[in-house]
Amino acid sequence: MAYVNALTALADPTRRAVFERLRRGPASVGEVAAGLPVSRPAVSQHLKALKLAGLVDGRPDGARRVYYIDPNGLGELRRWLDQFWENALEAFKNEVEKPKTVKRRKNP
Amino acid sequence: MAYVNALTALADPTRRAVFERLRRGPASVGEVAAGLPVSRPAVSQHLKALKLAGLVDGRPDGARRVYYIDPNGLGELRRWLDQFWENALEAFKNEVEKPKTVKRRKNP
DNA sequence: ACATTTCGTAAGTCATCACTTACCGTAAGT
DNA sequence: ACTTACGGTAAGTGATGACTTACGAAATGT
Repeated sequence: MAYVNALTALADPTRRAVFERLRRGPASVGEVAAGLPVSRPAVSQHLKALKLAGLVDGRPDGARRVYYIDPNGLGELRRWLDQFWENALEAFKNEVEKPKTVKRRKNP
Repeated sequence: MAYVNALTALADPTRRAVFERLRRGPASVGEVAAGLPVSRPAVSQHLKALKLAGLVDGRPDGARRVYYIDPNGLGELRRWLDQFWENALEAFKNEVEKPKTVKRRKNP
């Protein structure tokens, strides 16, 4: 069920920007906030949501706190998506292969 | 950039329910709405968003309209996620392999 | 031609949530 | 001990968006 959190977390543009910033390596809250047009508390709240979704994790570094990407949440999301993917491909094939076979109402 | 639409589309619970309903095969708007606790227009609006994201498509069937899952949007989302995945794994390895190598402030 | 079914859109309402400022706790430097 | 730097949380505000009802358009059946 955690893929739901990951999905909703990554839906927000700012939160996605935070996540993509961390993709270039670990960073502190202030460092992340410095590259974004929002305040530092906003970033802190976003990181909390991302952590809850298993998308990031953080370790203390003195008074600072360094965050980095956690593959767990990403993995769950990937599995959910893959499971969907196979199903969708097969269903789509059935759809495009017989577009004329759909039930007609009159003049059969 | 279409993965953004797919992400925001799948973030909503009801819209995800619509999408997962279509996973069990094509269905009309009314059929989808019958299995959900929301009105038919709501489902129609959700299908519009899903279509815009490339996640579903629809074909007319008389007065009805049958919707089915479109792999395109799902594929874009998958690619974006995969591209993230490799990066995240490597970065995470670097993180957990040297947790003691982080810069200490005093008493080095 | 008329009634019925099915769907999409418009307009309005309500809740959710992203953001801000203010404040407090904690860690390190002097 | 005091000051400075860094983060997390609380409280309040504004905007986005998900839902409803009402209406109109298009296709089928009698």
